[in-house]
Amino acid sequence: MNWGKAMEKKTQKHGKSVVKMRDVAALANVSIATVSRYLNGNLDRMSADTADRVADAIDKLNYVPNSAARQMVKKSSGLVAVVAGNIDDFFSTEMFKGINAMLESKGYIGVLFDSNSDLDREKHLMQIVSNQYFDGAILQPYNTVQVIRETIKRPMPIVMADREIEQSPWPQVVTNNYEVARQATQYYKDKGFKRVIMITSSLSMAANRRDRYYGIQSVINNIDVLEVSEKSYNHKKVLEQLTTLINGSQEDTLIFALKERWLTEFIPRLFYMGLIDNDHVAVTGFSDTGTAQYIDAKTKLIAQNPYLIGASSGEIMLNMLEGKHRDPEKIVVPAKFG
Amino acid sequence: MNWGKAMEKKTQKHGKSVVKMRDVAALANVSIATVSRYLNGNLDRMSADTADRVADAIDKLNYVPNSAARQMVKKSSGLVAVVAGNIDDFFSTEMFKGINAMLESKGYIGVLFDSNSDLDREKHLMQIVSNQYFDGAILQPYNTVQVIRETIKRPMPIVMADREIEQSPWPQVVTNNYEVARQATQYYKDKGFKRVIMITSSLSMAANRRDRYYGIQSVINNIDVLEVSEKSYNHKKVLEQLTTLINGSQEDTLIFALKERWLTEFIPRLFYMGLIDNDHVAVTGFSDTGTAQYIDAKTKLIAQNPYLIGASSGEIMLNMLEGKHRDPEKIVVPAKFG
DNA sequence: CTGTTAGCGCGTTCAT
DNA sequence: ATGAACGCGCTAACAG
Repeated sequence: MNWGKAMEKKTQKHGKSVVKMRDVAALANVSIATVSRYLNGNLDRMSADTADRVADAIDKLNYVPNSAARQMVKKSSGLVAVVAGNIDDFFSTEMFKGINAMLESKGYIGVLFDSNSDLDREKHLMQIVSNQYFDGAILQPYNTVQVIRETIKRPMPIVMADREIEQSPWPQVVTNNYEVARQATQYYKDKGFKRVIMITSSLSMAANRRDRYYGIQSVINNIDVLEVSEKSYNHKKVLEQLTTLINGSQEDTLIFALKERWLTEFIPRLFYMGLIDNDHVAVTGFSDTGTAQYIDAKTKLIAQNPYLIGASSGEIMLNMLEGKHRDPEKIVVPAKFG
Repeated sequence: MNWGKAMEKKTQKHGKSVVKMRDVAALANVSIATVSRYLNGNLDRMSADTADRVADAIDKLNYVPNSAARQMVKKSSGLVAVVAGNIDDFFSTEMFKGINAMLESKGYIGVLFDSNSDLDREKHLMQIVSNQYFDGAILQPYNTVQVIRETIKRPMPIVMADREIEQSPWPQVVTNNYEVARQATQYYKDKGFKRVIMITSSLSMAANRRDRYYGIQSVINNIDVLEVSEKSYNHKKVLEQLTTLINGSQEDTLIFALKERWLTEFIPRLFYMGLIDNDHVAVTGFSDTGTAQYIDAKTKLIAQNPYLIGASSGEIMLNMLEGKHRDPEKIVVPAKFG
């Protein structure tokens, strides 16, 4: 029997490498403790010479530490899970960038999961996050507090981003949806607009959208709601509906898109068709990317600050990770109209 | 000295819970081996009764397995790292969705990292991916093969997505950038267009853009290139440049955007200004989200299929994970014009 | 400055 | 059908 290759232990499932700390130690003529110290930056606890030898050995053997083993004893992976609502949204991805900017300043790193606007999938992801070795989780969830509690069984630092929840047991970072919608609407009301056509996805889903609706309503309650399905819709039909709605009243009308996508997909055509004149018919809406601002120079929009929301969430997470326990406070990152 | 709380062992860095397999075993009156079997689905190796007792105990204690310990012995985490070029791009996020669709069918799960179009950051992320316990990595990299090799020291399955590289040691999944750009250009040439204004980010960055350029050039070589900075640019100035370029020639001109963003940000205005008539001045370009198709009914665009590219990458990864070693083949997922 | 050693929590033979 | 015991690779006392 050939024991040569057969005996070769594998440290990775894929690959031939076996090299572990003891190999490095052997080659460098030191104990594994010394190697460990070197790896963890305790260079003051060894002579420069040994350090060099260890470094050489590591390099020569192409040694890479086994993170699972390290995590098991350190009880930390340095990884923070971020579960976003839908990564196709600029809001989510930009928030993630903000989160990472903060986390990385302290050596942590965020990894992104995509719940794809699906309640069950989100729950599934939270389970995985709970089962894997993440030091914390930043959530932008659709599920309720109760479901989240039941799903994430392991005690771990949690921050809720972009979701306002009553009685949240975790800190949350949110936007002033109600206020800014109100402010924008007021601006147009002052200019004589008396009616709103609101374009939105299904209202039931997110509390955010509901807040925006209430914000508008608190100023102008003559609102026509046009619901468009996120998944699939007939572009032409929506345009017709919009046209009909616009022409259906003598009042000066404000078209209010709760999501940037509706702005970029429908509004340019309305401009082109001459239906929007900024005088009797104007447009506004939430616009995170800034793309929509180029539709027309006179259009004023609402810009959220997903990056800052992420950064704030990341900062709170860092505090929790470092044991400075914070209360489940609520931080409001205001959106801006103008 | 108070040994009460002080002696409490913690299994998580944050949280009071200590419950581990032996606790479950104790409560269920079985050995930890049995619990382990239960957890790993070896239900045929125990009586239904014991299984129930174990299940109860797990539930009662709210036990969650320590994934680090499990990974250490199983040499697998079930996690696949995806390093995307820029998650603000629909292409990247949609590709990620495609990847996950495949991976999840076999119980794996993809996690997303964002290199933010930054070479150094990408390298840093690859290091992390290499050091952490991921079963494989799907890369959409800007770095060269050599850098990647040096950075990811640990032998692990790797797939290159959306990046065409000569002599790649890893399988790759790409788009027919050259061909489809050529095809689109040909279409307009046949209609009498003799000149192209190409809008792009910096050409040097990605091979993809270069291929597109060559594709156009192979049909029409009268090309004016307008470079726009991804990070920041003056919208008004770009519009002026475009206007000047358009008016700078008597030839029928095709405006060709290498990226959807330039389509949605500049073209609607040009339409509105009457500069585009689809007759002497037409527009085309790469458009992944489909948003741009509503700019004008007559506009024909190029649609890539990031989801499918992701799915293919995921499938290849699965094969590699299951040991069916594939050659570093190249799969082409064609983009469509029309 | 450096080495020895006892765990970390779980999977897995090998017995029974 | 079930348990005892070893080992995965590394860190952190402790010892010297």
